[in-house]
Amino acid sequence: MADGRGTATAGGENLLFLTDEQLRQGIEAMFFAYRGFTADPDRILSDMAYGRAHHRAIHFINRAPGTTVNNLLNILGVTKQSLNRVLRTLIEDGLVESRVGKTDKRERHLYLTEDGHALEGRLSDAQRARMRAAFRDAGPEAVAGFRTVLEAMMDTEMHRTYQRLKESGA
Amino acid sequence: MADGRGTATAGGENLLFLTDEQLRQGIEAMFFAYRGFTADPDRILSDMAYGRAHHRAIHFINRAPGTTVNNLLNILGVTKQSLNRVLRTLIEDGLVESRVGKTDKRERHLYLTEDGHALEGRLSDAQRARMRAAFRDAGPEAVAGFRTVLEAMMDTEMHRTYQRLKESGA
DNA sequence: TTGGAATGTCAACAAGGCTGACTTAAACTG
DNA sequence: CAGTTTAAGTCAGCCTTGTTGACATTCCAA
Repeated sequence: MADGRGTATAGGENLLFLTDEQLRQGIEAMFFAYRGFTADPDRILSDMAYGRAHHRAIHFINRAPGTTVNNLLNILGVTKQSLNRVLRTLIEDGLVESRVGKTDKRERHLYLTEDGHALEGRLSDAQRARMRAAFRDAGPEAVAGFRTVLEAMMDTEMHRTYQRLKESGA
Repeated sequence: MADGRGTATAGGENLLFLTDEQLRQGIEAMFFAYRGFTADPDRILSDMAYGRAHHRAIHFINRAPGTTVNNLLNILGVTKQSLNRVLRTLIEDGLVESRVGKTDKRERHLYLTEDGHALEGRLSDAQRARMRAAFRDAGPEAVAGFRTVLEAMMDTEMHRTYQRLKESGA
């Protein structure tokens, strides 16, 4: 049953790629690829007292400078207590700066310091290098397909929050 | 600079998709998509005393029944202490069965019990449903591209171990 | 102006990674 | 056959990163 071939639909549309086995292979591809995707930054971070959570925070602060803690919470999808711990160490270590909001003093706006940018660059370079290699190997058509599927797979809620932020923040 | 358009290469090959900004967008797409990818099983598991680690173990035991502990370690890329903790609870709860090897009695071969298959089905159904929806929305061409890019991004070492196992085990 | 909502912080706990040291049993090898 | 290697499991302890609960500060609207 796991190896069934499926059949073409009434409309003549080819749905062979929705076979149970094809879907399972997609799931496994996602698992192994995500491994590869995070491997390089993880290696860099393991030498310091940081982990993947710090990487994510640094990445999105770089992408949306001046964003608030609450915004970051929505993007990352973790509790504020969890994010706060990561943020606190980054601020203590001088990689992130937290400025009290001008109009609303409850808010804290987040920025990378010079050191923060330096680390962001190291992590980003490693990850982009692998992404670039994968994209080059696969070719433009495959990359377009890759993007299309990933977008259909996303948690749309969270992603939309991020899009909104980038537009308003930039 | 982050918004540069890039240029076609000397050979006329279109490398616009290797722009720094394109790569960053690919990285973020991967992050948000992986979130969506794990969201449904995570929700199911959070009601029990299990987590993502249990899901991974159950998934691969189902895919390669009779696999040994050592094989599973190589596929999952964790330490045996970490896997053992997960495996122990699954065996105690009667979801996984561990049989002493016939030719090599040092080995333990792992199988899902009836209950194990039941849980595997629930988790798998949820994850496949989302994957199916994404694949259907994106279409066959996009799915092919998706697979191509993911394969280029994988940790080839770990994936090759898995492929070898599936071939020999089946 | 006062009470509720929003924002961020502190404390404590759990899951699931990790290393290191060790035991048991079985298989291999000189 | 003796000694070594390999597979699996265990115990102890650590780290990161998720969780909930309690709390302080600030804003805003009734």
